[in-house]
Amino acid sequence: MFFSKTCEYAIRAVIFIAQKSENGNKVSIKEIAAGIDSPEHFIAKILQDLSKRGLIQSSKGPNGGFYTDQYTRKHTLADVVKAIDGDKIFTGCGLGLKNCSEVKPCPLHHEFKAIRKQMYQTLQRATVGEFNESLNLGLRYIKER
Amino acid sequence: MFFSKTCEYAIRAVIFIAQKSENGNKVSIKEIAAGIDSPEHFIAKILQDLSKRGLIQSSKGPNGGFYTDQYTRKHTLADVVKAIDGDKIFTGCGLGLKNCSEVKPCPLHHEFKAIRKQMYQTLQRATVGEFNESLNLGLRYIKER
DNA sequence: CAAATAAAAGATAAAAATATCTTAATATAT
DNA sequence: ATATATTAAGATATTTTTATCTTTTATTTG
Repeated sequence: MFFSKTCEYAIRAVIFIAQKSENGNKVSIKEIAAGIDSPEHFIAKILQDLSKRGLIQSSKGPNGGFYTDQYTRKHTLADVVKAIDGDKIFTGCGLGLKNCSEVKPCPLHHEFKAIRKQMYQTLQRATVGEFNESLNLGLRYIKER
Repeated sequence: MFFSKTCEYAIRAVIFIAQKSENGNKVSIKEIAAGIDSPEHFIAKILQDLSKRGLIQSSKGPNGGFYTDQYTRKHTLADVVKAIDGDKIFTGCGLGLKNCSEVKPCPLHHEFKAIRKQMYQTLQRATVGEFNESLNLGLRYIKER
């Protein structure tokens, strides 16, 4: 809908990893897949990508896994979305016109500008780590069941 | 991004047809495809669907084509989006969680509720026929070049 | 150092979305 | 009536997205 499925998984994953690694622990792919209801092998690929881009951290071997530190937890959800889906959702035309612009606006240009702005602000203001407490308290959910 | 490509074409097409048939004319698939920069055979399929659903009208044979009357032009862009993409964009969870809700909200639930509302209002307030004049005047564009 | 554990990388598969091609049905005009 | 123009319908192809499977590499621990 707004995001690709890949991106939905990615957002849920980074938030989950931030929550579970707040205390210094690391989280395995299995735990992540179970924790956010995603296919295990698929989320593995996504995590690889996020890790390469520095949005999460990882270490191999026994007691390895994925984690975030105080710095990576400061990344915003907008960073995650840009990494996976690019910035179409923040800048693209709602009707898919490549050269839609202020001087050559599509019929919905101005309305969508406002929506995109709200989308950007929402995601830019949200950091990866800011949901830890509400998740811990059961005030927010990141999993189907 | 917000809509499937099919849906982007559909919105552009209905607006185009409304503009071109305001005077009682009919528009052929070829003209529509050229007028909105879409693949001809693909938009043909989409128009078939829109026509079956009563969002546009059509007639076969020489001098046939697609058109809207004063009533179909009153349909909203929300109607078009629902017909093609369903109502996910108006009701679905931003993170793809099926049972995200007020009582079991995802981390972005409240923010996305506002975005979805704005999206719905924008599209619900816009009728298919309301852009005719601004398109005629060259104040809005529906085509790449 | 060897064994075990975990992510990284690469290859393949399945499903969905997008695009194209062909034939049929219908309406119009001569 | 016949030829022509046009959409409708059905079948097929291509591309992209999503998902899975296998092998390699790195790390830790005994």
